[in-house]
Amino acid sequence: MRAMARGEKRPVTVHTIAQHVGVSPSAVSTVLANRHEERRLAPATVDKIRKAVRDLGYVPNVAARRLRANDPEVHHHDIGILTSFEAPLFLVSRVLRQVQRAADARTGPGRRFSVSIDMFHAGRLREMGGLLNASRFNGVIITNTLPEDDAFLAETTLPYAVVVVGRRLANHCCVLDAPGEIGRRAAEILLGRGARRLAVLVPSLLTQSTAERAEAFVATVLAQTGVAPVRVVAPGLNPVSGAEAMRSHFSTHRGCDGLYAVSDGLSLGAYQAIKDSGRRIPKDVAVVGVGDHEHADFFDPPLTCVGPSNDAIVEQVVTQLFQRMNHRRVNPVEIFVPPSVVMRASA
Amino acid sequence: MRAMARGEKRPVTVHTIAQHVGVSPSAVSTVLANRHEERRLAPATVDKIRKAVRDLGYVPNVAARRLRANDPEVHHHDIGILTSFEAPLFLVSRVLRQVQRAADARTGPGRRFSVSIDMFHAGRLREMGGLLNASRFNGVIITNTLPEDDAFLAETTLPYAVVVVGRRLANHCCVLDAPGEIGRRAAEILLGRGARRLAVLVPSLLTQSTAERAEAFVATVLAQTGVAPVRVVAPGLNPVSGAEAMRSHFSTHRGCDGLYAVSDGLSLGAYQAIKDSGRRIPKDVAVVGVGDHEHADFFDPPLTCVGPSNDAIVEQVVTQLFQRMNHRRVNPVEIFVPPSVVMRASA
DNA sequence: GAGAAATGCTAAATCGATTTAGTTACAAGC
DNA sequence: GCTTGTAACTAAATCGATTTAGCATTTCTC
Repeated sequence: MRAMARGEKRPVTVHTIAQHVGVSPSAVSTVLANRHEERRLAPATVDKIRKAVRDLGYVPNVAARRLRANDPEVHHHDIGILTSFEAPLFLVSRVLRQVQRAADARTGPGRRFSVSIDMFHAGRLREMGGLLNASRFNGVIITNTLPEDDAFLAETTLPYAVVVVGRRLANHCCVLDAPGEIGRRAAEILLGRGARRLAVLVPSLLTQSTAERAEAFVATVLAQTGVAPVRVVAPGLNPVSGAEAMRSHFSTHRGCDGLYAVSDGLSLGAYQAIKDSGRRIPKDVAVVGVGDHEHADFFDPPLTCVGPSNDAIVEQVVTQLFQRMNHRRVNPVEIFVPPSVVMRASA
Repeated sequence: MRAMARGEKRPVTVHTIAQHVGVSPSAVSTVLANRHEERRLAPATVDKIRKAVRDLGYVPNVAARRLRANDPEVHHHDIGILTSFEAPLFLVSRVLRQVQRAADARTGPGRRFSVSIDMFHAGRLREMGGLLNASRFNGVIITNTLPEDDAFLAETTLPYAVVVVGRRLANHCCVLDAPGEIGRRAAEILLGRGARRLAVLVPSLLTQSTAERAEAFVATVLAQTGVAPVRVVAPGLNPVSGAEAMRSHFSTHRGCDGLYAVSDGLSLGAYQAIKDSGRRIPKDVAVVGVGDHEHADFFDPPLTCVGPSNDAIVEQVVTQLFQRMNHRRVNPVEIFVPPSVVMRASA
């Protein structure tokens, strides 16, 4: 019997179960909702239905339930925040909080919102179900995409509200930091405090935004000193990768005296490698991060950051999203937000 | 005209729009899906429909769309991870990853999964829409609840798969660390290295699990030394709160030489306060955290942690969830997981 | 033994959007 | 004048679960 649950090919609905047991769908539904007592179904029938539910491997269709449970007095808005698994969740949760705040402010008797974070495998956004036929969300915020995902988005126009964060795509509403600004400011800070042997710490898999930051940094340093900074490549985005990459940097080079890391996870690893090598921050090596770690201000020493101004970006994102969900705006736009510079003790 | 969008009282569906414009719902649907060219709708009609959609403030019903788009060959499972806004996300993301892995392994031609994180305002889980009538999820993992949420759950039995993490509730499947163990082990570690003036750092709003850890810690210290540890209360869970609380502790007491912080955000703040006061870790003050921060191993010095064994908990949670979604298990259970002890440099 | 009450179930409508298989009106072609 | 073609639409079925009103039986009451 149990084996059937594995081998089922055809859909199992309340109707299937009803047929199997020899009752009506109403009876099945009653049992599924645990209302068989108040509706006086015979205990034997209840048991038979329960058994069939188990044996046939029934999975309720939530869409059908929700449609049925629909209250026609309220409009329900489903908002999705789509991000890849590999992303730092802290930023995503900032977005969520702000979206939720905006949603709460707009919630009323005839209007409800639900906001959820949905993750996709990096580079496989296109496989996410319900995106294309608009059957999952009324509006989405897409972030932390890989180039494959960007390519997918570039050739797709979705028939509902979409805001893309941190990427430039001609056919979408995009909110991102002003191109080139971040890398340039980071370079200026390090050069400004006298560092001359500069390095940039990047992950091996670059996104549109990390690539651009690194590029602008390199270009600025090259323009101002005539020497390109060393490019230190870490296998991943986490501190372990950052520490590893920096240790190998120190063992093969004389070692930099100014470092820009395109993610704070990498900075944190770099901190350890720098301190372990006997160098001090910022005296021997000045470090600039980007501010994508929740507690960059509690690193030791607190991390100077030049990165996207997250609050400003999220504010724009939320505004755009709600305007688009209200059909107040439809055309693609690019919105540039100036970078955020937070001077702390590390540079 | 625009004003109508604000004032609408009744539902706006494709049918409403059709009536308003004087066409059939089919025409409206065609325009909404941007398929009016291939289906040869007159441009003037398209414009009229578009205008009505805007003016009436139409919001598509995603449940209806999804039901219609349903492929009867596949069973779709919606899994929700429910957490409060205020919680550290690192744990949630671990849960998500593991659930996704389990889901990916079970995905096949007739079976698809989607996993999303949904947040509720702490203490207001009961207000989350669709929870009670099972119209949102096929299964949920609930975590980071406040006592109000626990009370709600204790009196509610949901008609689908539910796993509660880190709380004890008689009517649910609960996975959590063995009660009392964590606080006891933390105390033993600090006492074992000779610390005698102990303190426990807690947030002002305690959850079931943080309260229990603190209590067991106090009880163990009291039993072994005859003196209860000082209770340092921080306003929140973040480093700023932790630092503030510890600074005030150092200014009014002689100061502890062993500290247990019930969340790593607090530990990070405590680190700063301890170092700023000229004390060294662990020589002057030994610190034990819980391991709920992604990078506790990159704190300076790396944080010794006694806390729930997250991997083990998540593994149990995922197993239970899928068993329950398959109707292979239905009864409430309590599953205790032994604590994880990671000795690093801070104690 | 007639009527009332309880028991145990079912038929059919409903939620909102989409799509398939038409239908109607009008112009073009012979 | 009749067929053919095309432009511009519509009617109705459909997705799956739930619920309301109602229909048979059986049991109870006097």
